[in-house]
Amino acid sequence: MQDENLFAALRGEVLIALEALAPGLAPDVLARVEVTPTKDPAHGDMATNAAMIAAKPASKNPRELAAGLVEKLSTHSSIAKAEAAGPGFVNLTLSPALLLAQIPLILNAQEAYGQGVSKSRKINVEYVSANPTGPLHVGHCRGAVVGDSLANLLSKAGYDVTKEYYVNDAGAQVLALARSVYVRYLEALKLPTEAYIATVPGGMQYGGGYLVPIGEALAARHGDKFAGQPEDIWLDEFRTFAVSRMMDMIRDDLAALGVRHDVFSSERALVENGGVERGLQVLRDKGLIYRGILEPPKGKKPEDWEPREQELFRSSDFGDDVDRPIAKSDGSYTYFANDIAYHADKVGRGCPDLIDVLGADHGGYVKRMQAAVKALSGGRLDVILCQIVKVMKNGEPVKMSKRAGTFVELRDLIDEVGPDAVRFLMLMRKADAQMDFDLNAAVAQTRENPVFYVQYAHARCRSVLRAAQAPSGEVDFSSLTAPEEVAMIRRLITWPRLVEQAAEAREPHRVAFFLYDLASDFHALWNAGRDNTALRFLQEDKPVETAARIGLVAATAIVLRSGLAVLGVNPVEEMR
RNA sequence: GGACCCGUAGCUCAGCUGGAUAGAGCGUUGCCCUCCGAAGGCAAAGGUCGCGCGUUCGAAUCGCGCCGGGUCCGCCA
Repeated sequence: MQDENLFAALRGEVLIALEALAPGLAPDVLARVEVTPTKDPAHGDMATNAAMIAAKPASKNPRELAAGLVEKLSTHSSIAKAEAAGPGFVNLTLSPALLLAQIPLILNAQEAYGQGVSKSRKINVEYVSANPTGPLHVGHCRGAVVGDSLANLLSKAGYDVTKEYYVNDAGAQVLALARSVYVRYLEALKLPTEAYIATVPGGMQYGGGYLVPIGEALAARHGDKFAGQPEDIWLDEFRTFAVSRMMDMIRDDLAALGVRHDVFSSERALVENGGVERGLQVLRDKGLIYRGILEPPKGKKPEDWEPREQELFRSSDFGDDVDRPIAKSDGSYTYFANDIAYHADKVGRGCPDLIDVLGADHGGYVKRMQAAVKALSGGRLDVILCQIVKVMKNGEPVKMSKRAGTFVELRDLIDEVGPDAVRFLMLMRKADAQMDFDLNAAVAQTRENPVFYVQYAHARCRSVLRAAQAPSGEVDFSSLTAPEEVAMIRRLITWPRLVEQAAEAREPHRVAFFLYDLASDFHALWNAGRDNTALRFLQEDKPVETAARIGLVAATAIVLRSGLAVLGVNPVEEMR
């Protein structure tokens, strides 16, 4: 039984026993058989639902089947006790030797413990993808953290992961950016700007001070040669320069959060090298694009609505509610068309599985994109929608007002509470649930701050290990029998399974909760030693017991560290 | 009008893809530092899992219908 994931290993044993009792069960029945940790230690270490799942298809009584499983599994060397319980559960108590053997296994594997076997499967996680028109604001934060940690988690689970950022540098937004930069350019030259601004359709859209140095840089480089010139002389150059500077700024913001993408894909490059046509051609070849007229949205009645023939994608064939336009009335492509092409490009790079991490305001966009991917490749697109984050201080929502200058930019938040707290707390909720981000809790040095609590547990581990002498030779772990010690081991062996399950569900927040529970177990173990000196880790005259406990503490530190690594949170050595 | 997300202790939230007596923190009450980090731990109290039907051995979890909160709904990205 070499599998790091003991639950998977035991599940294998259960299936063998089940096959002997009820031969020839269908694969989809067997797939529902699971071996899970028990909630109550009185139920042993693990439980399986095998008898209840198999009872009906095998035409047997679940309790009888459970009794049969107990008989077979009891003979297994790694199982100390098996018993039937409740409606047909089989509870398993592992042999102490097997349980204790997990400690040296963790110590040898170090942070690789819990690493899933390579799935030889590429997966692409796209996240952040904020428009390159300014610094990141707090609204981008959750997606950045969730996407980055999810990518780490998938990598931990054995996928070949690409972290990707889609740069929307082709649309009207970046043209507006270029025009705003032009105003700053004129200002840098001490030239009047009112006359120019009056000619811009939307006016000065990006008035933030962050564009001032960009305008100055362009003035320094080009002097006044673009002043008073028509757009077609300078627009392209200004756009390219500004986008490049914006992306530098965004990369800096992300770096401050510990987020680093492998690939930055340019929408403009895709458009200019014909990628949009290539992507759409795939759909045209399948007869999925046609000219038609959409019904008006029911009940809403836009006042300027009029029936119009346009190019549509047959997304309703793939689960969407209605077909979606790919071209605007002026003939240019919609954002959706470009995005179809972009996803086609990702698929074409050899990624069968795609994940987009988006803000909740893109919710209405999910079905059509999933339909497009299905149509393009038959592949799977998971969309993680991150709901709104409300920043709270002293029980009051913090106003996100540019004029008031409070907490607009992501950088403000990081400066206030630090990157570790931002990352951990963003993962203390499911992505699809709205959350309150409590600034007071984020900086608290108490249990109510999960980051602190987990880092403190790690610091305590390190504190013990610093005080201890490294044991030499084989360590005998059989002295670890106290309830708190056993609970600790039971938690540790859950880690490989948690990685697998959280990755499968695409739910990085589960790692944060696991770490919190793990830290809680460790603090309880620590305090058991405070109440009962015989349970302290370091025992002067008992080298065997001491070595065993040091091993347990070291294993705990390893799992804490590898979990924190998935979240991108720093495992601190001490908390002075 | 329609689509998607959410509704669990007074508050903020978990609940391992349908399992056993629904959990944690904060808040309330009571305990534990001559001793490896008390920045911690232990215990008590607190629940019609929004409401109602249904599916089945079994539902907080799945389906349908309501109620409440959020996001969105052709030529923005």
